[in-house]
Amino acid sequence: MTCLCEQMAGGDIQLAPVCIGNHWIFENLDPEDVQALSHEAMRKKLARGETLFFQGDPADDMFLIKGGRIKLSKVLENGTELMLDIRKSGDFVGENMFSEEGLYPVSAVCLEDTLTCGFSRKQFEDLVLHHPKVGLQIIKTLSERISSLTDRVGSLAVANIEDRLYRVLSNVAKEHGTQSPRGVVIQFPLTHEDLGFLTGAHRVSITRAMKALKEAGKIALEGKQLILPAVKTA
Amino acid sequence: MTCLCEQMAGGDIQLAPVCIGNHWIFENLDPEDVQALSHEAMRKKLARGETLFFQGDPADDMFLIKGGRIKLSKVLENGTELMLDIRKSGDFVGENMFSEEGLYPVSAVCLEDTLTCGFSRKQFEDLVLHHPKVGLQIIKTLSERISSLTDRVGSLAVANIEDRLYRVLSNVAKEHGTQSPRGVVIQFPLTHEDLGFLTGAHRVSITRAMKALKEAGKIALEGKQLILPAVKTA
DNA sequence: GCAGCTTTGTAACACCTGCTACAGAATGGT
DNA sequence: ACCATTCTGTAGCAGGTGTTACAAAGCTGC
Repeated sequence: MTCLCEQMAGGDIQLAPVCIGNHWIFENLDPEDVQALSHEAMRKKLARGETLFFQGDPADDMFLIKGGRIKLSKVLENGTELMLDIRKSGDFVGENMFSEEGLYPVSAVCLEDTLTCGFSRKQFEDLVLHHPKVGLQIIKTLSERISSLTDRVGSLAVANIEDRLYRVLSNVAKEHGTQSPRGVVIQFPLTHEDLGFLTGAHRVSITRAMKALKEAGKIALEGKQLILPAVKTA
Repeated sequence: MTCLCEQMAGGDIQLAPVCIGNHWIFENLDPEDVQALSHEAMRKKLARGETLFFQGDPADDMFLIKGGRIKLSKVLENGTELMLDIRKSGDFVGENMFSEEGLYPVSAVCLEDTLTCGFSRKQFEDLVLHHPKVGLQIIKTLSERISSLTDRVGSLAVANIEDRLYRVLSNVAKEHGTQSPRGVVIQFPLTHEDLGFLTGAHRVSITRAMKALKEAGKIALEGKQLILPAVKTA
């Protein structure tokens, strides 16, 4: 399938095999609907470090990630930064556009060069009204998100930093890792500071905890790649 | 409107003014659909302390709370208990029945005598397929849930227990409190242990933090009722 | 009213974590 | 290759929190 996305990506971004035409959320759509959606979708290409939207911006769009990786983070009242999630190709970001609040509660920053397809709330609402099955798929997506957030809340409640870090790493590995003979490998770099934002812990404490996890054999470092022997991809 | 619920409540449970017939999520339904839904809904009456479903049970139903209050809590691997949310009349519980996982990630325990209407996943799916607008409403509900969970994650990431506790209390007050001249009043009892589960902190630390908050004038205690002067109901 | 339970309050202590500071390693751009 | 910047590792100290223990207060049922 040739797609506008592929033209825009320009070779340097590795595209996911999913696009509007074959993303599971849009299955059961007629070809002409796909055509229309594809035509309307606002594509954006962002470099690593660029921001798709800021916490507090009006939440009017939801984005499908065609390629790349995006982190969702939030600055709390006391000034500390917290990373809520990392999304990858094929995932949506901005699913809170349906909520009453009307503002994104988090910022979306690209961890890699990224290509997104944006859809407005109105587009989605029309789509759901004409294709109830798409509604069900979105419901499923949101439900999935709720499950993972519930899990995230659990992670942050673990008092011990070492355990908390390991939980976070396991989740990242399950979501983003690739299976290898020695365990799951996390392919992209996460600095100790990043991990600090993910766990809600101080950078130095992460360094300490990483050392402990290594010595306990729960994680291994091979070059830049982090390996979790006891984890399996989802 | 007379409703089966009212017959079942039997006077000792104060019912919310919402039921299937007039809950916002079902608006735009034809009378016969409402009739059918109302007929199919599985009603349950539970006493304080009883459990609607356990963490790990197959998540096949979603419940509308007609009267009472339900806490959602979760036991982590290390054995600590964590309370994720408190739901009240008019709220749904079990919204994760739509997710892949298939199991409730939390337990639902009644904080008061409670009456619920249960709907199966199939009922809801059929409903959405025939009434896309209901699909949109559910999407909105789930989105709301995502927002509040995002907020919850933020709360747990606050390092300082005093601040964390105040955040939690504010949220509870906004969700469940009633406005009074001196501030928002939380009407139902929450023991320090409960607050410990909500904040992920030790019981004794809660006692310490409560003392500090009282002395700082951020909360006040009148009999059993907790008052937050600086908060307004949602 | 009394007994038994739950809840709250207080104290002392150990330990984990945050914080600050600094040095070496690694990275990235020119 | 070089410099600037970012990242990682280590150390010491202060402070907050978990932990344990115990006593007082409050509630419930008999």
